[in-house]
Amino acid sequence: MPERQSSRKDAIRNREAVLAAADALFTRRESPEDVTMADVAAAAGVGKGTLFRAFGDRAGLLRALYEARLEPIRRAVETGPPPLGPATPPHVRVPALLDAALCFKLDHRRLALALEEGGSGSPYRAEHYERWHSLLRAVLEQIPGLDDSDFTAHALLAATRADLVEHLAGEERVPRETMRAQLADYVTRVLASGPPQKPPAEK
Amino acid sequence: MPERQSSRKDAIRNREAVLAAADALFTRRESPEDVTMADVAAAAGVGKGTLFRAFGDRAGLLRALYEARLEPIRRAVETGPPPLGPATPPHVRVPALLDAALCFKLDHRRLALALEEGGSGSPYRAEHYERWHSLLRAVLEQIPGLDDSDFTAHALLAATRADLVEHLAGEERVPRETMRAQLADYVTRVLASGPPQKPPAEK
DNA sequence: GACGATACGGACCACGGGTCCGTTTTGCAA
DNA sequence: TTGCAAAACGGACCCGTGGTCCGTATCGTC
Repeated sequence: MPERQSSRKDAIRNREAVLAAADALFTRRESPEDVTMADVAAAAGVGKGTLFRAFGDRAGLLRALYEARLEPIRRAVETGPPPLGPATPPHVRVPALLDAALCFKLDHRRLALALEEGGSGSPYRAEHYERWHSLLRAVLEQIPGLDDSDFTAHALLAATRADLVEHLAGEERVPRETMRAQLADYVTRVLASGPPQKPPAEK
Repeated sequence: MPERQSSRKDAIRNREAVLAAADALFTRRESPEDVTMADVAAAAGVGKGTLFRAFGDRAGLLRALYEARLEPIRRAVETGPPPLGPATPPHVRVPALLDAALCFKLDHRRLALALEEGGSGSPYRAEHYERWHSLLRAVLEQIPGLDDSDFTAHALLAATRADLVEHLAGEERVPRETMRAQLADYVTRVLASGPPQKPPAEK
């Protein structure tokens, strides 16, 4: 588990270079699985040893890259203004969160794909999933009439799975805005049926 | 694409043996990825050549096994009695279909897992997914007030993804019946909000 | 029983992840 | 500035796995 910071500037520079190179490769190449660790090392102008020392293993590299790219959204969610931030009413924040997730996966298709399925072990063990899930769950909990917010959170997140997004955007050529609208619609429908009858105009 | 039938009895016997051995191994072993092709061959008492000739590649073996195990459900869906068969009213059949999918993945966790993520390329290219999706879509289409039945079908199926099921059943120790109830609930909620207001008591 | 066709099976290959260790760089301190 | 130990470098190397090849064994037919 070699994940602690180094103070040496060459180490830092190399880490940066690897991250950049990997990002470039993942967006460029068709499928995540044909970007090899040796490729990344070469593209970063670095030896394989360096790369593995810095990130542990392939999964570690993916995780680091993903986390880095996710950072802005994480901040927006944790301390930002509505509609993502904490000061948002639940029935608005839930669609916003899922939309953010969708957009992220649209913007980083290959990367999300690589991490979400290629990564040894299910995506559900990753702690970034844990974070999204427990947040979503907590927000759902505040919506009256929705029990099973745990399962519901899983199910909603499943609708933004990277490979589904990739399939729709890639194979089926569904445009970005269409997909966002469809997801928003779907989420609305799930939330709408809280207390069996209740027109949207209230509060 | 070596997939056509052979008339030679040793070939048939071996094919059977491989299928059985693979099934056994997948259910026994913890994770699908630590059952290797060599393992399967050995367990079936067969050479690797035989195995690859019969199924083409790993994905082919998985597909064949999955298809075989799925057969009963396929028949029940295509020509069986309600609630799975074609003579079922849509708002009953949809939950039934998803419940069947869930139960199948519960009964064949490792296998579904292996096929759904390990298989080269996304699960969304597999034609068995295509079948489930287009069927579900068609049924959804008959429910008034649901537009986007295409996306909705994807989203609902995503709630039964093998790795999610595995996570819930394995890590979280959610009991089978609980999970079924949660899914049923969720599906109901999605369907319920068709025409914005409509109490459940009608026809 | 013989013979062509078909299947068998394990040695063999390619390739990708991950390791090792002699060499180089860095930062500190004398 | 020079000395030096600690840290990082990098590419040769190892190993396991999917997949291939081809000489040999089996099948089924005449």
